[in-house]
Amino acid sequence: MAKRQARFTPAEMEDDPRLQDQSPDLWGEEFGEVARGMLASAVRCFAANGFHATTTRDISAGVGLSPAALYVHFPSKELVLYQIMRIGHERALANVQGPEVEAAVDSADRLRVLTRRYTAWHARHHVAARVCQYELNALTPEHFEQIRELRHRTTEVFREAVARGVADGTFAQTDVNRVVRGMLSLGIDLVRWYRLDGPDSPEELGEFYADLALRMVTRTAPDEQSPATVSRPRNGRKASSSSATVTG
Amino acid sequence: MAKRQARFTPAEMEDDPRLQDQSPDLWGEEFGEVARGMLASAVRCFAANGFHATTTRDISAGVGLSPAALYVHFPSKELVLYQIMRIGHERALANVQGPEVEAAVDSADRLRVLTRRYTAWHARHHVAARVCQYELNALTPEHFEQIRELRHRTTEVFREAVARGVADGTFAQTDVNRVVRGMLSLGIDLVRWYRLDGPDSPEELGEFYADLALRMVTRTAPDEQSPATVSRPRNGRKASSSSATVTG
DNA sequence: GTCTATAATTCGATAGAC
DNA sequence: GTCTATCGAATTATAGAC
Repeated sequence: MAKRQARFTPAEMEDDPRLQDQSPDLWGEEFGEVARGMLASAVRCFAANGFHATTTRDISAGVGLSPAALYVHFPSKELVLYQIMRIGHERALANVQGPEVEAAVDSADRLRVLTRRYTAWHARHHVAARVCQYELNALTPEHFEQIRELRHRTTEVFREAVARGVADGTFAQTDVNRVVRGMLSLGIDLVRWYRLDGPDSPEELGEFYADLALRMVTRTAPDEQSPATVSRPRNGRKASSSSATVTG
Repeated sequence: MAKRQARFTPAEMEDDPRLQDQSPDLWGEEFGEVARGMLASAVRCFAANGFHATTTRDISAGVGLSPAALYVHFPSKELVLYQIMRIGHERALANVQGPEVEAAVDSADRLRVLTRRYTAWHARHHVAARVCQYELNALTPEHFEQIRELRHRTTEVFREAVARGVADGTFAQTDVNRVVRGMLSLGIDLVRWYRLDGPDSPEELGEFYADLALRMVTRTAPDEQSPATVSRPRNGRKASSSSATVTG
């Protein structure tokens, strides 16, 4: 028996409030109307049950078409996932670039804007973002490498912002790589639990996490703070400046 | 064609440094030697390729046995996952309880110890912990609910520690639920990127993240800090004290 | 308890009509 | 571009010998 135990049927997914996000048309003009519907359906399916537990029948049923219809618009199920991943990561990267970010010249302002935008984007698009975070190793190695590059560029935006604040004295001395990991983790992990009908709007959560990010790097008056909270050089193994990650 | 595109074969997984953790025998005396080997093999497979992309052949091949041997020790593939999940979450909960934690009576010390232990545990057991975080919705609804309860109790340990520090004036006024979410996200998200052969030992990372957690709730001198980093009451929608999560 | 062999099912993808 | 029908492969789990 190769039974499939998908927990959500297409019908159940339709109105589940946990699967609502603000990505009605994240897919731009790049695809036709039917293909966009397929992508939207696939995002819901992948987010609810995972890539491998989703069948091509599930995806096409979500737009009211037969299983074969999918292959008119995409050559394979993996390529449907890849397009979701590519567009999601491209949009997330563009969201922490551009004039709204560049306008913040003060180091603290820059980090605040970055974290606010990064967090709010992941919250607004949390269903698509969840697929982007959870299904990376369902990609082919070639596609995985392309997505990794987009993720690396996003990380670099944060790394530069923090490093500049440390260099100009706005932020405390700290391990830049470690603290950037922590900031990104806030935005990445929210796709696991966030829901639009919960208590936090994307903007409110973005503001709150921006506060946390700034607190992570804020200079503190030495005797206002208990010793261990003051950043200090680490001993033990080598510094983490050359660390590489599994997923970029 | 129902082709399987697993990125890691059993042979490749054997020596991959990214799949090494300190869980040689996380499974206690509860299982026999062969069953423990099956669990260890399954953890590697699930972590590398995901539950649905792992076959029962992969798991049993990891201990040098035939596919049918698995069913002598476990009634189904899902129950292998459930045992991993149950033991992992039980151990993670026990790790933030017990005398070592109770010994820290000062609110700041308590939060520091909690975060250090939570982080270090996830780092030490990052391969098993990755399965625990990423494969939750491959469980049956009944098993999922049991794991959710264990996760809820772990969250409560943090919530109580933060709430007590706020109440006794050690920590700043803040949204307890939101800030606890942020702290847990640090420990949870590290299973995505952590590797034992990287620059951070579990203990070092635990210490660093404990610093970050304390900074999240530290009282700040009002004029040492830029305004937005000072915690303030939120407007907009209702407070998040009754928020529920998808995964607990 | 482990094996070989296979049953029962389901999947991704294609063929060919319209 | 969409459909029905189906192929070939691969899966979970079981049967029965040893």
